[in-house]
Amino acid sequence: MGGTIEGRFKVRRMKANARERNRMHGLNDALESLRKVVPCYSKTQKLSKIETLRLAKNYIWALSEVLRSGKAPDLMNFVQALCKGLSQPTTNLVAGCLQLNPRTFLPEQTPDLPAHLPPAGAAAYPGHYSYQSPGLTAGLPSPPYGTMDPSHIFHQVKGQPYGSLEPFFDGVMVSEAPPFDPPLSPPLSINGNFSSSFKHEVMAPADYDKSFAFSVHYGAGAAGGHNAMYASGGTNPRCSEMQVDGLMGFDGHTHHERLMNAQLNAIFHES
DNA sequence: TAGGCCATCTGGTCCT
DNA sequence: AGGACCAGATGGCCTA
Repeated sequence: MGGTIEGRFKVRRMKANARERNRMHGLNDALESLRKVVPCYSKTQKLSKIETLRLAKNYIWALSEVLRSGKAPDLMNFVQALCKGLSQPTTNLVAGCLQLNPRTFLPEQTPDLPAHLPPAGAAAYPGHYSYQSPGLTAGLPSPPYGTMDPSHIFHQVKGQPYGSLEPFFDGVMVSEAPPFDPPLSPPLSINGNFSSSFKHEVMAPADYDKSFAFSVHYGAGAAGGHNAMYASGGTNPRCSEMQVDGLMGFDGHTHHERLMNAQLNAIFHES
């Protein structure tokens, strides 16, 4: 009874396959949950599994470092920590989440700079222990993973007039970037208060090819902040929409969004 | 077309 | 014995 040995083996194998499928689906569901809570989440531009894990690790590390130091982080250092070891598209995605130009927080590679020098951001928090992404250590895959070489970060920029925008402070540029998908991930809240309704936006890497500049959506409350995103001026037409003092009031942002902008602003500028 | 990413199948190992 | 877990193999899809 029960059929032939071969038949029973087939049934057993099919059951095992089904279980394995379900198991992998569960694993993927968990990974999807993780995608939604790391800084960048876009329905259209999904992080790969490995990039999700890397970004999550960096995020945890960065938040831990904030807690450990008890200080508000510098935005650029924070983003650098987030992007360590990530591939170029993911780095661009993270930058897009923060409306940053990746070029502004990645190391410039000048001809004078020896290639073996540690990447900028390897000691994102001076005075603290320096962090090395696994991708930057031996035994792990080399590029595109595990390198922050700006040459590969930006090699997708195809002959755009990028340099002309760069003088717009040294941190953030504004842009006329196309609309993003509203991400569902929580904002980069480094004080432990996740603002679930905060709206930040993701630019698909494909869009970065068209324009490597990001609109500034985070508030401009603190005067005299060292971060470029809080100043106005520059050559970009969107600059005229920015306000140095008080909450930013452009693009029809809601009161709630402005409050959130102020919160983020406070996070990055309290000292 | 090559390379990256993914889902699925499969056999091995360990645990209950 | 059966299930969970793991890693290798394979083929499909997509993009540069």
